[in-house]
Amino acid sequence: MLDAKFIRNNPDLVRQAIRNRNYKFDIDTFLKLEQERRTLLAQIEELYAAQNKIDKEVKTLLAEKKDPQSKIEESKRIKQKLADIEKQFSEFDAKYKTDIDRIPNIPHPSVPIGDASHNKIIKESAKLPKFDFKPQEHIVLAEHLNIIDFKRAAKITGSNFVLFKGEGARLERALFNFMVDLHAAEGGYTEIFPPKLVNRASMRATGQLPNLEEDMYVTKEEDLFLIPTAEVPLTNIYRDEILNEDDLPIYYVAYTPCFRLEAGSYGKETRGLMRVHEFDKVELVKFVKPSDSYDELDKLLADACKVLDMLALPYRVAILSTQDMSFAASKCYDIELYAPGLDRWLEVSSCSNFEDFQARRGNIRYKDTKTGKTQYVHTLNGSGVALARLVAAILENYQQKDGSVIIPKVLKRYMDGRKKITK
RNA sequence: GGAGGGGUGGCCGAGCGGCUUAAGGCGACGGUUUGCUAAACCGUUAUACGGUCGAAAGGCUGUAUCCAGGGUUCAAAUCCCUGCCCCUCCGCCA
Repeated sequence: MLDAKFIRNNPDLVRQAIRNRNYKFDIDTFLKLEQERRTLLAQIEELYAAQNKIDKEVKTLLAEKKDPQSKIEESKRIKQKLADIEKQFSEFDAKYKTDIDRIPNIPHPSVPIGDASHNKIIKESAKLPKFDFKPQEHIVLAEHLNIIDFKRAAKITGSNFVLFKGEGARLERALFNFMVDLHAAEGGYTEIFPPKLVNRASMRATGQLPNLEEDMYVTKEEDLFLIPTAEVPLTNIYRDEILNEDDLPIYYVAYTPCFRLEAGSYGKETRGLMRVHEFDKVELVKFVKPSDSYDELDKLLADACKVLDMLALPYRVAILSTQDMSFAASKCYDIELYAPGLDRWLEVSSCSNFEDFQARRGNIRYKDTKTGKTQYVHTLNGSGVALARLVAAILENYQQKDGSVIIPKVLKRYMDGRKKITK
C-alpha cells in the first residue's frame, strides 16, 4: 500500500508507475474519491466535536442540579445529522480502502521499463553442461529411476500434484535440509517453522489479497488460506508491531510447502515438475532499516545464488522489468536454472525488495533510537530456493548416459553418503 | 466440542453508565540536589488521521483509539450482541 498523502502529492509518479507496470487504475478518480472521503471525515469530526462539547455541558448542568433537557434535544438533532453523513462516509471509505489496496508499488528507478522481454540478465554461468548423448527430460529420468509417481499422485489428489518415492523422497528432504542448514549457519538467518494456514489479514498484508484471491486455496469453514509461500507467515510475524532499531536487521529462513491453485494455467507449461499445485520451498525473509534495503537485497540475492553455486548448477540472474514484477515489489531479481533435458531456463527464485509497501499494509514499524520516531521497516524476501524445479534441474544436469543420476557432492552427507541414484 | 473466568497505556493494576482529560504503582526519559553513585524531590511519558502556524525541528488545535466489529443511550472502558485471543475444568484426539 502506498501512503495516501504520497499519492496526493505525487500523482504523476504514481500514474507513471501504473503505466510502466501495464496496470489499469484511474488515479484521478481515486484522488477525487480520496478528497471526498476527507471532506466527509472533516464534517463528521466537526459534529463529534460539537457532541463532545454538549456532553461536557450536560455534565456541568447535572453537577449543578439543573435541567439539561434542551442540551439533550440539541444533541439528538446532531446525532440524526451524523447518522446521515456517516452512512455516506462509510460508502466512500469502503471504496477508498479497496481501491488503495489495488494500487501497485512504485518500481525502483533501476528497474527496466517494459514487458518480460525487457528483463535484463545481469549474471550467467560461464558454461552450460555438455553431454555426449541426448539429455533426457526429468519426467523420463524420474520414471526410469522410479523416484516420482505422477500417476498415483493424480489418483490420490489430482493432476499436477507430486508423489516422491524412495531416493526421490530422500533427495527432496536432503535438499530442503541442506538449504535451511546453509542459510541458518552461514547466512545468519534464524530458522522458523511457521503455520501453513494463515488468515485473511496476513494474506492482505503481504499483498496476495485482494488481487490474487483466485490463485489461493482457502478453507471453507474458517476462511483460512493455505500459504502460497512462506513469505506470508514470516513477514506477518511482526504485523502490527513496533520493533526497536537495535533489533534490525532481522533475517528469517523457513522450509514450508507452498500451495498454488493457479486456476488459469494449462498445457505444456504444466507437465512434470514445472508447475505443480503443491511444492516445497525454502524462503528467506528480512526486516531492515530503509537506508539498508538495497544492500540487503544484493546480499539476499547472493545468499540464494550460493545454494546453486554449491550444487554446481548452471543458472542466470535477471532484473525483472516493470511489467514482470509482482504487485508489491519495488525491485525483483529472478534466478533461473538451466535444464538441459527440456533445454529451458526454470525460475527457482525471486528476490524482492518491497520497501515499505508490505510494512505499511501490515503496519510493521520500528522506533528510531536517535529521534525516537516510529517509521515503517523495509521488508524483503527471496526463495532460497524453490524445490520442485530444483529437483528437475538436478536430475537433468546430473544425468548419466545409463539414466542414473549423480548426487551433488554437498548433498552426500544428507543422503547417507550415497553418490548416485540408480534404477 | 461443552462449562466457566478473563482481555484496560511500555509493564502491573483500579475503574464497571455522566465526578476519568483512565486512579495508583513500576519502568524509561529530562531536571533539581550531590565530590561520584545511589536515594529523595519535581516534571515528562502512546499512536493514527485531519486542520492550522513554521524554512525546518516542532508548536497549537480537532477527531478516533480501554482486544475487534456492531448495537442501546443525549452520554459507554463501563450495558447488550457477534467475532478473535488467553486462562481453568470436562470431553475427544496425534
